[in-house]
Amino acid sequence: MSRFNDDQLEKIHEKRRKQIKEAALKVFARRGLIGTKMNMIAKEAGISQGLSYRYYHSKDELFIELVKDAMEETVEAFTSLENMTGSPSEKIKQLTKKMLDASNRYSFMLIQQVQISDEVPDKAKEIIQQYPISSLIEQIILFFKNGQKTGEFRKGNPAKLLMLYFSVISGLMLLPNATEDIDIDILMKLLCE
Amino acid sequence: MSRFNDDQLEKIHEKRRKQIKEAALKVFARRGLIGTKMNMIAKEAGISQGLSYRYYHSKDELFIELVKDAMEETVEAFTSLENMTGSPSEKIKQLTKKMLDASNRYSFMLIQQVQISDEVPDKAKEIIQQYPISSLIEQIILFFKNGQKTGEFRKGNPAKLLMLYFSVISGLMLLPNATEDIDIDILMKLLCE
DNA sequence: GTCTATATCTAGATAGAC
DNA sequence: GTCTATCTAGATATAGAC
Repeated sequence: MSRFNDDQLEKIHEKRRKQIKEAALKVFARRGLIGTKMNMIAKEAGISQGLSYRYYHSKDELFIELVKDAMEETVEAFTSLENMTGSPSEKIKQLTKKMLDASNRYSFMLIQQVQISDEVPDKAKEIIQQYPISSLIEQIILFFKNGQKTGEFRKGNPAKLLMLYFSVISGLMLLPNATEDIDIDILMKLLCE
Repeated sequence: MSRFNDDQLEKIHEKRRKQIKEAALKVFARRGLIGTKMNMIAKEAGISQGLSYRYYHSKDELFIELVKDAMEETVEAFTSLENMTGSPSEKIKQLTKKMLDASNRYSFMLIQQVQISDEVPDKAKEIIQQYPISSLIEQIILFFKNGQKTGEFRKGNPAKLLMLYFSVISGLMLLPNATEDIDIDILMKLLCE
């Protein structure tokens, strides 16, 4: 018989899951699914390797849960631009900042992993494909076109330009040292005249 | 007693090694060292998994040999610009093309792998560090400065600008679909006014 | 609820048959 | 010289003790 009642147990349980998730995201984002060993995650979380399996049945399950979270964040980051004030280029700059920012970066890196790698679970692939990057960019295309009218952005196919731009950002995220003190204004030259 | 004489054996041996290397580069570049299983390489090369070990004592050894080759190619690609004709921006454009080109890309990707990953053999890291990217860029800085004088390139710290530029290229190389039909002229806007 | 010990499974590497 | 079968190490996942 445990000393704790159901409510308290529930709380401990949730706390531990969060603790494991945070540790796992940190390691997965850097080392990928297969490059990450369960003992690395356990060590990062400060618990024993065996205990991880009381909270997640498998490495894959843990990975998939993280991908789910990360995708939600990503979608949120893109859609939040709609309600944002400021010029079109200011909006894109904000999004860029968010993507490259240390606190959000792990999530974006994880998404990248899934898009690039072949050895992630099918389930993870499916989650990403529900919101392909191209569909997220659709939302941005709308105000990007406005920016083109005012001459703020360069001429050309908006979808293609933005796809290139976000490929560049995505690529940079994968390079550990590249995002240290990046000059976002220069990156924006890809889009601006 | 073999039916072949030493010379013939030597030929077969070299042919096989090349065959294995080509297969391995293809797989390693895409999937990384740990993501690549020896049976994948064997399958790609059309031989049995066991046979690979008659030509390379270990997966690491094979990987290191490939890194060596790739690094030579990379250094060659950068240094060849000195003897090249054309304007500064034309030279950088050529180099960019070479890096993103399908035939050379595997080598550049492999170098990236080594720079990013933690689980490659120390030996591989050492090979790369003999010619760090920053030292390769040194050579380009010289004629980049000329380009700045003529107004061909934008103002600013040459090393930093070029570092960003090649980080962008490197990052794009890691994204499987990003390099399909990339507009290099737009990428050059990062450097040009 | 957490840990340590152990079973199982996968992949690198070797040995033996042809 | 090449293949198949096997050994072995390391990592995932489970079981049992506290």
